[in-house]
Amino acid sequence: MSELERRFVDVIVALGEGEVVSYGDIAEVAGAPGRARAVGHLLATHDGASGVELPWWRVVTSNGRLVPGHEREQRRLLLAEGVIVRDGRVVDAPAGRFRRSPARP
DNA sequence: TATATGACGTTGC
DNA sequence: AGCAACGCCATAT
Repeated sequence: MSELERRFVDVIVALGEGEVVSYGDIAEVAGAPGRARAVGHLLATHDGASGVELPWWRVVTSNGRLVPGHEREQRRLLLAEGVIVRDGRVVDAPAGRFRRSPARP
């Protein structure tokens, strides 16, 4: 696992309940802005065999879209944490990038 | 080496 | 709103 991937993992495991962020946010916080795709690749290939379990369901696309192919599961997990999901999209979350009352463009 | 593909993102039309 | 064009990283073939 590369150093960059380790930093991604650090950021992801630090996510708390109801904290929903995007791939780009993770890359940016990890100090690698623009590397959102690498984050996606990491989550897609990470099987947990290394011992670290990642809260993948707290990661969505930049516009709040749920992960294609895992929408059912992700929606269930997010709702259990108080995140409002409507029509396959995060519209409101207790914390993170899609939190309740931040900047409202 | 080169091309294609995928849990992505931004910009512009 | 929908779509195409790039840009991006990591694997697969």
